[in-house]
Amino acid sequence: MTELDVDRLTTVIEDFNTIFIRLPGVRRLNFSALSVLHTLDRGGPLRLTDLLATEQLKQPALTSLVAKLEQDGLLERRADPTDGRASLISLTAAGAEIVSSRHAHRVGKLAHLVDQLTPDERAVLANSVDVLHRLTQISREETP
Amino acid sequence: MTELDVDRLTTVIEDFNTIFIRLPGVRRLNFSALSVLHTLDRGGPLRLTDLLATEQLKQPALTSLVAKLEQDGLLERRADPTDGRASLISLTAAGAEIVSSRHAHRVGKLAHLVDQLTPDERAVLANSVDVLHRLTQISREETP
DNA sequence: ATCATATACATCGAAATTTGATATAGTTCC
DNA sequence: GGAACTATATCAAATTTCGATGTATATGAT
Repeated sequence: MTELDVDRLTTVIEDFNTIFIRLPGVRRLNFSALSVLHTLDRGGPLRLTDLLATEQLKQPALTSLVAKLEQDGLLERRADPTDGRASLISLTAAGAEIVSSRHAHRVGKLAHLVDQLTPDERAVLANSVDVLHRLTQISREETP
Repeated sequence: MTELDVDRLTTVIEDFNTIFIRLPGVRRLNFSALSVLHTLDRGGPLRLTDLLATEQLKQPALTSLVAKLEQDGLLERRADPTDGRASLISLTAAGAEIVSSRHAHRVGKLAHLVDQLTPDERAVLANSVDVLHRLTQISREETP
């Protein structure tokens, strides 16, 4: 049984990400904006503070980014019924469309690469999907 | 044999990356700067134009970013002996240190998560490393 | 050789983004 | 009801990025 080399795994993922992440820009949205849209797409409605935990931004920067994305019609804010101070932020259909179109772009790119693998290699990849998913879950359980 | 679902693989990697990429900031370096350092760390000395191909920036923005990183002592430029117009950009020891410290941070984080997997799951991951590496190579061969 | 054209990079000013400090409004607990 | 805390907003300054354009070097056709 092969021993797992975490250092090499890390390097390989870092390099893989240079082709996975860098997509042509969409609609003048920078990395911060896209990250916010992605987080909202995954997490349902979130308060500003919860978004803040995930994003690499200070609160005032996030406030103005959210305001801008709201103006662009990509997300919407409504009052939090439980807490008068807070607002709940969620994607609009247009916002979700951007996330899913970027996802589709990646799927296309990846499908093209995967096509060039041997059936055995594809099977190895298929097996790793659930493990990768587990890793993400474990990490989330630790940082709730 | 399991069939590979590329759509799901894409989603899983996207989500995994939310924990893999987002690290606490270093030395006021933003995403663009870190990406440049990473690319240089991998690719040896590069001309500005070659860097441009990898990074999501326009040339004037990259010129000023490189100038700033040079001032910070993280990279250095020397004249290209083959081409009087160009300069060759490479990391200094300090620049390489930043890349490797971020790498070490990721290794630590990942090692901690991997520890919580079963031996079988670790083996699956170990097998996938070479396949993931192949995917990256295939992509690079297509976009030289 | 010479001139036209292409390439590599720099410079400049404007627009957009992010930050730190601070303000405001709502909530909780005693 | 008031102190302490939390969620978000505002504002000016610093940083980043961009589009347009300039300068120097290289290349290719004549």
